[in-house]
Amino acid sequence: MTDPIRLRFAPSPTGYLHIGGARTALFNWLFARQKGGTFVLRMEDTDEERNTDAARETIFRGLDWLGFVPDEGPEQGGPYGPYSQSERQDIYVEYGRKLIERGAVYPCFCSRERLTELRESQKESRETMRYDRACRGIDPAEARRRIDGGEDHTWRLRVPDEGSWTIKDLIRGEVTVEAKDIEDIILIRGSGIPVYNLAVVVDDHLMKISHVVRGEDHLTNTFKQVLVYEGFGWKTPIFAHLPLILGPTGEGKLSKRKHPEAALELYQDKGYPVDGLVNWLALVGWSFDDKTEVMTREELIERFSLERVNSSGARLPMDKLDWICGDYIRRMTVEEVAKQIEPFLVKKGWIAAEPSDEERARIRLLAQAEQDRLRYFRQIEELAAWVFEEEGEFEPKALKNLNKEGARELLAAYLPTFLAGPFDDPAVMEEKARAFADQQGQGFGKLVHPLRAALTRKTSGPGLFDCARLLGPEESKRRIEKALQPGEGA
RNA sequence: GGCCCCGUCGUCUAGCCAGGUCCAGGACACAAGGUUCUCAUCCUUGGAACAGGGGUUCAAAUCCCCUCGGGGUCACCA
Repeated sequence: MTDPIRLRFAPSPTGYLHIGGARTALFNWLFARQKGGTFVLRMEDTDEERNTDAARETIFRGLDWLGFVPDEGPEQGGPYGPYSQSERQDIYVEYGRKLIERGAVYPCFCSRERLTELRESQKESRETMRYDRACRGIDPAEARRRIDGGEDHTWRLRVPDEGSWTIKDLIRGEVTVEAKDIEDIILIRGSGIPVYNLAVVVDDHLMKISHVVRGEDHLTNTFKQVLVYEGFGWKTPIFAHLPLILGPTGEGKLSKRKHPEAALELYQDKGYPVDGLVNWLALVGWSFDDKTEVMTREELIERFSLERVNSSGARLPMDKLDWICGDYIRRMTVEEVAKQIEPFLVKKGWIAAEPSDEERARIRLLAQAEQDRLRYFRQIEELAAWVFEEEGEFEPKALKNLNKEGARELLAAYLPTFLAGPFDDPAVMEEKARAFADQQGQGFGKLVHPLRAALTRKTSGPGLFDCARLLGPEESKRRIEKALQPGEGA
């Protein structure tokens, strides 16, 4: 009988949800779903200085958006709660006491000042920076006396003098560290409140976490925690340390401070289709095989494996995000695209918050027209400005097309044919336009380029007669007549 | 600096554990061409990498060692 599979994502609510955190959550979630296990969310919010309710909320909502809804967590509760560390202090104190009883920790009376000095001098003499274990040799009876006398003290992990520890990391294989390279870290503060490395172990154990999947930045912590597990006499979970996501130039890890793309909010705001984003994120540090890249969530769940996560850090391939999301958008129905672009159009004030039927029809046409140009939905703001803004700057190249020799004359001659429509059938309009150009002995391009300039002020965009349909007969007419005036747009 | 991790096209990666089928595959990006009223889509084609050096071996991207490079971590923070 094997233990149930239980994964956890344990962010600190110190800011927005980091994209690397989102990927950690994704891998945890994927693994849990695949194994029919449980996905737990635990807030590591014991640092009052840095934690905010807003950040907490951002994490909840970010996870919702991504669709990684926890089975157990602060919002959904569960049998091993509470799920916020700030509400578990009593538990940590209780377990800290157990560690003292078991003799796994020893009291340290060193002042912060002495510790600081120690570090400085070690730094100067370029020694390994580590606690010198000065208090480790204090006679227990004397220690007892000093504690009873009210002397300030912390409790440190008693790291064995000899030996080494090896963890079997699912991603990295075996990683070994020698006893001499592990510090006697403080586990219980002067205040009596245990520190992170104790809390995590207690939580993971009490919450029956089977696999700890987290960033590589925790790899060195892991050994300290392994010793804490030993101190309690508990079995360790299985570990897997994910490669870090690096900054755009590969220098250092992606940080919230320096890189806007570190924030999940950026992606939400730009309106990337969430399934595309998830697909892309899964591909940063993991691959299924040598060619498959586009996968649904179900396929991701089915195919994911920690063994295939690679161990080297990676930068975010932003071009690939655009490409993969463009692909997702292209495969959506027009209705879905329309639904997704609507909020952006409303925000721009281009359509009413409660669009009329006419407006809805127009949104749908727009969605249809721009679908294969979109890579994220907010892009509709730049792509569709020409539709909703009656006046605006001409693209220089568009203006040139309009000012070409004979362009305005041809346009003027064509206007009656154009106005005859039918505006609801671009194919027919095009046919008629071609016939007209033929009749005039002109190439189709001679007509089409100035017309596009007049209608859209641009040189690129949807099919010209789709543009005309989008604008409608009246607005189209107005724009052409305006463009016909010499010097217009100059 | 100590310890730990990592090092394949510009980027994300496959291949490495179980050496030969790899003069290294895919994708994105880029370039060229085709389709087209433009852009985008779509199709075709192209350039582009095993960090370096030693070994082991008939044979090394794959195994071993060294060097170099990058990253992480060294708080009474999490």
